[in-house]
Amino acid sequence: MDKSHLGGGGGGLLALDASPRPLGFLNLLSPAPFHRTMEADDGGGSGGGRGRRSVEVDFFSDEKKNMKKSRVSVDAEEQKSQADGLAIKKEDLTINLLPGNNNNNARSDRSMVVDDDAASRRRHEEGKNTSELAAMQAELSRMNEENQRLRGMLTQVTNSYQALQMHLVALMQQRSQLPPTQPQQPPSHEDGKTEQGAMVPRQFLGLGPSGAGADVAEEPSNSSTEVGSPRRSSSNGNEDPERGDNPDGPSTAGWLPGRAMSQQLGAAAKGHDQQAQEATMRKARVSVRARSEAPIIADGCQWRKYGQKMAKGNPCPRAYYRCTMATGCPVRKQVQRCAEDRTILITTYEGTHNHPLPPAAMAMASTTSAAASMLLSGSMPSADGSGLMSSSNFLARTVLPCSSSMATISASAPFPTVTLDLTHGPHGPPNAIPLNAARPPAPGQFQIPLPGGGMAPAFAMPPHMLYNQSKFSGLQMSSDSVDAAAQFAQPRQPMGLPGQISDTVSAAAAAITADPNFTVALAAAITSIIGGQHAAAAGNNSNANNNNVTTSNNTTSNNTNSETQ
DNA sequence: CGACTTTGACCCGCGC
DNA sequence: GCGCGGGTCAAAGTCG
Repeated sequence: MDKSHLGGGGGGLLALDASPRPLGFLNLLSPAPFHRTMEADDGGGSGGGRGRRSVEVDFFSDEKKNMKKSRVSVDAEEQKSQADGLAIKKEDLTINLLPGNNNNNARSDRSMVVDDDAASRRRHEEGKNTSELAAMQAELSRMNEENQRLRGMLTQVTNSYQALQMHLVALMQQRSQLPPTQPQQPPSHEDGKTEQGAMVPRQFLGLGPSGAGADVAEEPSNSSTEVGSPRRSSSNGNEDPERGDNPDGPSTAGWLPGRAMSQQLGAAAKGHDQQAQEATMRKARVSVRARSEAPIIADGCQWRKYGQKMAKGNPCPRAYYRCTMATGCPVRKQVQRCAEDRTILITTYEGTHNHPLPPAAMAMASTTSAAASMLLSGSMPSADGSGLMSSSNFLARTVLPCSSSMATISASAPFPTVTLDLTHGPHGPPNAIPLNAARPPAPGQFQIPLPGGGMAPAFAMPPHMLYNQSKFSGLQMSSDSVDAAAQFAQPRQPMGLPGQISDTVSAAAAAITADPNFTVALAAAITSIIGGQHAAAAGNNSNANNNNVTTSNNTTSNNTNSETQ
C-alpha cells in the first residue's frame, strides 16, 4: 500500500531533538490528532457535509483545555514566582543570565548615588546575583543533562519497542508456518520486506495480525485474515459498492463472509484450528471509552452510519458506522453510551483500513491497531486465556506503556476486545470509578497490570501522583528510566535542584501529565513514531515527523496547528 | 440531486 | 427446533 503516505502523512509525531534545551517536554500531540470532524474530513468524495451529520466531540478537547490550563499554570507559576520575589523565569534561564542584562542592576546603575551604604548594598546584591547566577547555571546544565538522559530513554524505549515488534512478527511468522498444509503465507514476510516493513501497514487501523491485516485488501491469499465482521453469505453481498468493487470472487475476500471465503479458498485446506484463529482475528476489536456529550468522537476518519440497534441491557441505542474515507474500506465502528454512565461514550473499532489515513486519524488508528495486534498475537494460540495474559503483558509493555493502567483485555466471547479507558482521571467526575469498578468485570476480563508492577508500591503517592506515574511508566525500561519516571512522577521531588526551578518545572509537568488524555496521546505518539520510523527506514521522508516533533519548554506549542471543524 | 440518516426487516449465530 | 439478540441491509426520508 501507500507507504510513502505513512511517512509523510504524519506517521511520526515526535522525534528526538538534539538541541540542548533545559528540560524539553516532548511534543507528543501531533497537529490536533483528534480534532478533525467528519465535516473536516469530507474530502473522500462526499458531497460536503450533507444531511444531518452527527456532531462530533473533539476527542482531545478536554486535553487541549487542560493543556491550556497547564500553560496558564505555568504562567501563573511564573507570575507567582515574580510576585514572591523569586527571580526564576523563563527569561532568566535563557536571556537574563548575564549580569549586565539584569534589569535590577541596570536600574541600580541608573540610580546609583555616591553612597557608601548604597554601594555596599549593591555589592552585596551583585554578589548575591552572582551566586544565584552560578546556581542557575548549574541547574541549567543539570537540566540539560536530564534532558539528554530523557532523550536517551526515549531512544531506548523506541529501540526496545522495535525489538519487541520484530520479535512479535517473528513469533507470528512461526505460528503461521506451523500448519504444514497452510495455504497462505503472508507474502510480506517472504519477500524482500523486512519485519519492520511488515509492521508498517499498521499505520492503518489494522486489527488483524501484524503485517497481514493491512495487506489483505490487496492480497487475496490473506483474505481470510481480514478483520471485518464475519458477514453472512447473502446473495446480495456484492450489491454494496463498497463490497462489490472487486468482482473477481476471491479477490473480494476482504469483504466476503468468512464462510464463503472458506468455501472458495477450500475449507479442506485449512485446519479447524486455523479457522478458529482466523475467526478470532476477524473479530478482534478495540474499544475506546471516553467521556463525551457528543454522540460520536472525532477520530479523524470519515464515517457513515448504516444502522442502529437497541442493545439488550442498555437503554441507549448502538449505532453502527462504516468508514467512508475510501471505497471498500472494511473498517467499522460501533458507538454506544455506557449504560451505567451515559456520559461515557464507548467506541468499538473493528477492521482494517485499506487506505491511507489523514494525520488526524493516525494516532487513534495506530494505537488501536497496535493494541489489537498485540492482543491477537497473544490470544490466538491459547485456549485457556494464558495467551491473553501474555498478550496483556506484552501489550502493557509495548503498545500501551503509558496507559496500561487504563487498558483492559476482554477474553470473553465472542471476540477479544482491547478496551482503552479514557474516562477516569482527575478531570473526570468526582465519582469517576476505576475501570474495573465502573463496570463489573466480565468473565475473563482483567485489567492489564502495570508494566513496571514492582514500581508502583515503591512510591507512596496520592492518586493523582499515581496517574502521573502511569504516564511515564512506559519508560521503565531501565533503572535510569525508573529514576527518571519517578522524578517526573513526583513533581515536588527536589531532584537535587534547589528550589524554584524544579518546582516550577515540576508543577508544569504535573499539570500536563495529570490529564488522562495525555496518556493516550503519549501512547499514540509513541506508536506513531515507531511506525513513522519504520516508514522512514523504508526510504520515506521524515521531514513531516520533524515538523511535528519538538522538544520545547512551552508544552502547549502543539496546539498551534489545530484543524478547525 | 447526491450524500447521508433513519428505521423496519432480514439474516445469522448461539443458547436452551 | 425455536427464540433471542447482534449485525446488516435497503428503502424511505432528510438536508443543503
